[in-house]
This record gives sequence, C-alpha cells and structure tokens, in this order.
Amino acid sequence: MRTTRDTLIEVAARLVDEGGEAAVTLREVGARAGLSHNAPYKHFADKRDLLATVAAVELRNLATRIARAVAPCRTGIEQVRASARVYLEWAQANPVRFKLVFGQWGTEPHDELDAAAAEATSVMYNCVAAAVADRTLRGDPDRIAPMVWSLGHGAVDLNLADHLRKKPGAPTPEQLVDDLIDLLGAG
Amino acid sequence: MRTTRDTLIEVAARLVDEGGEAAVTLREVGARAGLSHNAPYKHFADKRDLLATVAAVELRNLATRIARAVAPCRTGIEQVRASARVYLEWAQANPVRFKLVFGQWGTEPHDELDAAAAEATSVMYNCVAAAVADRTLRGDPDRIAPMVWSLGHGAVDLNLADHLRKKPGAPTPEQLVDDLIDLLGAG
DNA sequence: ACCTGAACACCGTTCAAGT
DNA sequence: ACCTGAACACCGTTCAAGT
Repeated sequence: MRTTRDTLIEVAARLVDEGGEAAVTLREVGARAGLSHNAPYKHFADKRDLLATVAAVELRNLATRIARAVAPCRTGIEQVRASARVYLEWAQANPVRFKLVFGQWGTEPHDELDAAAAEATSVMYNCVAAAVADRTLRGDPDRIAPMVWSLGHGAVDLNLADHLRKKPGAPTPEQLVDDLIDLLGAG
Repeated sequence: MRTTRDTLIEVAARLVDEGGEAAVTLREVGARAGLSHNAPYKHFADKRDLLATVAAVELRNLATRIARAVAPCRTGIEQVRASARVYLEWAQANPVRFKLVFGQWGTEPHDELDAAAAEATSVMYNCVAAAVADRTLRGDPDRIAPMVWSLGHGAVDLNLADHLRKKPGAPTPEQLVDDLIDLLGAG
C-alpha cells in the first residue's frame, strides 16, 4: 500500500534528481503530492528528516542490488568485483543521490539513515570476508574492505568534482578498483 | 594590501567553518565586513561565485603546503607519503572546507576554482612521477597517482559521512594509504 | 490523525539612487 | 568604481483552526 509518506519520499527523490538538493522545497514537494506546502510536517520532523529518509531508502536499495549481484558469484574475489561494479554504476548514474547519501548530515545522527548505512557496509564487508575465506584475496578483511570501498568512493567523488579526470587517458573508477583488486590478489 | 574583496573572502571562510555552507548568508558576510547586505555583489557575481572563490583560495593554500612538505624529501616514495599526509591532515582538520572544495558546483565551470584544482592535482602527480622516475614506486604514474589520491580522498569522505568507521579497530585514512603505498612499492 | 491557510522571520537578487 | 536602502519573490517553520 502506497502511503502519503511514501509519495512524499518519491516526490522529494525526483526533485533531488532534477535539480539537486537545493531544488527540494517543501512547498514543491507538497504541491506535486497534491497537498499543501506544509503537509510534509505531518510525516517528517523537518526538511532534514525528509532528505535523510530519501537517502536511507536509496542506500537500502543499493544494498539490495549489491546483494543480488553477488549471489551467483562462485568465488570471493568475484563477489568483491561484482559489488564494486554495482556501487560504481549506481554512483555514476545517480550523482546527485550519491552526493545526498554521503553529504553533510550535521552532528546529530539520523536513525534510519544510520541503519541503512550499516546495512550497505555489511554487504560489502561480507564480500571481502568471503574472498579472504576462500583465499582468492589475502590479508585482513578489516583493512581490505575499507581500502576497496574508499578507493571506489573517492574516485567517483573526485570525478564528479571534475578535479581529476581532466586528462583524456585518465583511468575510470572501475579501472582503478580493478587495479587494486589485482594488487591484493597477487600480494 | 588587504582589499575589501579579500575581507569578504575571509569572512565567508570563517562562516563556513562556524556553521557549514548553509551558514554563509550574504547579509551576514556584509555585516561582519562592516558593509551592507549586498555589498558582495560589487565584488562577486553571486553567492556561488563567492563560495567558489573561497574554495579556490583554500585549494591553492593546500597545494602550497604540499609543495613545501615535499621539498626536503630525498626519494620519490617519501614525496608521495608526505603529500598524502598533508592532504589527509588538512581534510580531517577542516572537514567543512573539504566538503566545500569538493562539493557540487553545478554544470558551468568556475575559472579560478578550476585553475586551483589543476594546480593541486599537478603537485600530487609530480610526486608520483618522481617516485616512478627514481624507481621507489613501479607502474604507470597516470594510474598510480589517481589511485593514491582517490583512496585518501574516499577514506576521509566516508569517515566524515560516518558510514565507515563504526567499528572500533577500523583503520585510519593514513593507514589505508600507507598500506596501498606498501603494495605499490612491493609490486 | 491528517490537513489547510495565514503569518513570521529569513534569504538571494535586482534596481534606483547616492558619493 | 563602490556602496546603500527599498523592494520582490522566495523559503522553512509555527500555529490556530478545521475534518
């Protein structure tokens, strides 16, 4: 059943895609949902809560997609490669949502977003753990997992900021992650 | 000579530190500079221009700091380590400026910010080139440089989003970059 | 429980006017 | 050339009132 709350989340997500975080005004969200400009306050504490919920939904969908892509893999290293591929594909196809998810949420935590982040983190860690378990990768999973994830995340972020890919033959995030996994497999 | 323009940039930078990008209002910038609320329009095209200029100044300072830290290094790999250390130190000590510099600047480019980014990129690439030249690192500089930078950048960004360092024994960005440089040196 | 409409304090930006 | 003050259209948030 699609509740009013779900509609508001979808409308906000669409607005984020169309014009970035700044384009999300509670007035426009209400209007597109066929409600008044402050109807969102009956479902969310404030604008930050609405946006954080959009980010949480996005992260949960990503985690699900990664888990699905990883399922048919027969070796651990293939799981790591598949999970990285899905992550990079998602980030580059949805740059504004990517920026929203990893944006600045201030000091006070947001439960739903934190839980979604923990879920996504867990899925990616499990792939590395599997790779270390079946010896297709060597080393400490608690070191390898953040290394692979940080590299992919950083490469996409630098690309989006356009502070990196100026050169014509510059490597893609996919190539960089593949290089690292090769290094980790050989070591 | 400190021009009015410089004062406005400094005031904006201070406001960014105090309360994030959202805390920078042209009215407050004007007030703290002892001017009216739209005096900034005589020195900057709009708010985006002012913030991008703040980011450009910050990036130029970072590039200078890296160049200084790298100068006394005798081997290329030490240059790479030193440059990464300065970058990570800066990013973690100034998380809001870090987010500003690599934030979303829209589609249309900003000349001063682009030039500053090219300068910073160049400084970091030169370190890797030196390391490959004196054989303290092996491989293609155009692959190694973005790899090291992306890893450091991504590790900091994931830390700031708090989507990574939940675990107590999680590696720091410094440790991750050191691990990668070790891998690259051994390969 | 959910929604509306008016109201408040704010903001970026523009413009005519001053020196 | 640089600055001001008034004005405009907008925004998040609050609140009293409706069903």
